[in-house]
Amino acid sequence: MKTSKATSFDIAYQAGVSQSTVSRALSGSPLVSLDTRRRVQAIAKELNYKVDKNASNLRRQHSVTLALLLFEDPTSDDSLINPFFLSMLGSITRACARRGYDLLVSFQQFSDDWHADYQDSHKADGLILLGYGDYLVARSKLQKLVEHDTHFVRWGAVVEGQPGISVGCDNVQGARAITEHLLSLGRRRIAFVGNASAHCPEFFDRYIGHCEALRAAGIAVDPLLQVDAVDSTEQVGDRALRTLHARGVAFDAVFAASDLLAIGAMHALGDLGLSVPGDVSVAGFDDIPMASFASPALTTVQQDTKRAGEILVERLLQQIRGEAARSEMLPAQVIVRRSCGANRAG
Amino acid sequence: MKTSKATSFDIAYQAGVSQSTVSRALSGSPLVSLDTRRRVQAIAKELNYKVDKNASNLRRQHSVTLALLLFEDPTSDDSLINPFFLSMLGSITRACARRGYDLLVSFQQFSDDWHADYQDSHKADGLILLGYGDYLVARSKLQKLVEHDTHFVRWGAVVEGQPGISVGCDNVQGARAITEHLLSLGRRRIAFVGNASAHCPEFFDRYIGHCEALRAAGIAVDPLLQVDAVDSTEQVGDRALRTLHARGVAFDAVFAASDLLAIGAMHALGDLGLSVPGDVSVAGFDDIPMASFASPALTTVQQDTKRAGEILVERLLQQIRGEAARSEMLPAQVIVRRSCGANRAG
DNA sequence: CTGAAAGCGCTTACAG
DNA sequence: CTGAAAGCGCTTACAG
Repeated sequence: MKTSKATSFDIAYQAGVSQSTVSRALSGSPLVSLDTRRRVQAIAKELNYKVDKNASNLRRQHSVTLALLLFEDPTSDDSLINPFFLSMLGSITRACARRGYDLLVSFQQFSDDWHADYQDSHKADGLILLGYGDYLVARSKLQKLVEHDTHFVRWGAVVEGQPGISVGCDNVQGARAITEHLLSLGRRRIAFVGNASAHCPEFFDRYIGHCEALRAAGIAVDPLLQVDAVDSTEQVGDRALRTLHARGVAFDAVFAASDLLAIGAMHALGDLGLSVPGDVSVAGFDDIPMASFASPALTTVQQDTKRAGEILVERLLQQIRGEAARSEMLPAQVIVRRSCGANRAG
Repeated sequence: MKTSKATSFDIAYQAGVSQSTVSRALSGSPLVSLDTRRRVQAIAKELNYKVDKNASNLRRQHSVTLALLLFEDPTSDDSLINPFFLSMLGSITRACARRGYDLLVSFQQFSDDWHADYQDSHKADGLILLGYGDYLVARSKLQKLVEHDTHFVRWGAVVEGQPGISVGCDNVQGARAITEHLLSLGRRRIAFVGNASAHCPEFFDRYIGHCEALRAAGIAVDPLLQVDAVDSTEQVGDRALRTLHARGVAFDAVFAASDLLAIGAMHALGDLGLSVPGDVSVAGFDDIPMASFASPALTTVQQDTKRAGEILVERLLQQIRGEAARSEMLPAQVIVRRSCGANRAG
């Protein structure tokens, strides 16, 4: 019974029509009579026929799939994925599914020679780039992508004049808002955990927003209150806080550039005998699922990953269709929980 | 300059050989002189040539990609993915990459008519099924997959006589071990949070292991200490614990069938004014990243997701190669942290 | 509305 | 070791 696999010729034969007609009937072409279409569809279903994607793609010269390239910090543990990117992955997968696109997922190291490979081999019609990493290093690769006419979108800081298009949240605004919140709680010595250099434009923007809020409140920015943290992990956050503590500067709040860093920082504070939020308020950025289950629950800046996934896919599809697409910044929202001392339920 | 896209004919022309030779040279066929191969490779590189996957796949009749189908509880929030499956996803992606396979990722609802679609359309050579859900419902679909000669592996309980092959952790052994740990700490009234029915064979197996350990210690199983929890989320765990508490039965420990449930249970215990581990020991299952950052850090049963991903992919590839593949159970390991009262560092 | 035919870009017997 | 040729299973002008 189970012969190899039905082709459009098999169903054409059974339906008593030509193979072209089968193809048209199944692809929803209007050039087919309703009667023929129904007959063809019935037989196709009975034979469990599925259009061969490889043949179809080859002929149409596109693949109806998008590739998601996840860049991870090479230093991070092999099994770890940043929970924030994971939820982006979920949202992107869904956005693709809604549009009938398949999603190829691949982990990349920033050092790899990944540019254009997917599109040139017709595995995917376009690329979605996700992940932290040294922006200055990545930039030249992005440039190459543009030169090769590769369709791509990138999640990250929206920086002036960068190659290709990016979608990211408004880091400056989000950071400003959370620092204002800390300020409104009476905090004055607010430490910032996260790199503040052009290598990490997202963290840098958060630092800028933070400083803006301070200055607007008439508070001078103290460089001693900024601690570098390249990687976004609990371990790094923990260590950063110990570095800060070792400096001997006074601080009554910590704004960490990511939730993972913030959770690590809370951990260190506990070890150091400081209570959160009694002695020190702590705020993060991202609103990963873990944030609400940290102890105390973490006040943070929420990035709308659901919306982000939608827009990333939409912008990429625009490019694929040959339309003009532009970078876009999404608003971020402060989520108040217990870790800063306020009590409005999260 | 930027003409459309180089084909093997373009590079054949430049190299002064036939297109067949180009194909052979690039695919590593031994039927090509070293000299020719080098010349072809150089030109291919210069032209940024990539073999067209669609053409290649069509011809070879396979796609060198695997599809990962993620099933989620339809009740769960749209943006949520169980962190345990997320880490499986990471491990599977890497296992595929190591073998040169691409990975198509797709979310499915259990209600969807997903069987065989990917393989029949030649999008993928085989399927990896991941996710909880009603096993009894899924079973008939698995049966269909088998009938359609679809290659697939499934992560989950390894149950006797099930259709297809499965890879899962030894839930009975893991549960037995963690209950023994609780017992060794002097706990006697240990509640179990999680469904105990054939609909959820993984949770059921954990319940069985739990009961085995109790009986071995001469303790009768009290049905009042088991609380249903179908979904694996913090919310459900929280609610389950309140249900348990409302029953008015005494308990000095909680073994939750997943970390998410356990974290939710700890949350509820806190609200109820019970201290962990002072009044109640709490243990989970999975060892998701969040477990070590819960407060107190969660004692749990670790599933080796890295190994699991490897084996899942390997078993699937065996089937694709036409070799016999069999189900397999991986050992689970107790990770002791603070939530049960013991102090051996985790 | 339908059919015959070309062709998408490869891989792989087949013949040398 | 190399080339000419067939063919993978579709889609889509082209002609009716």
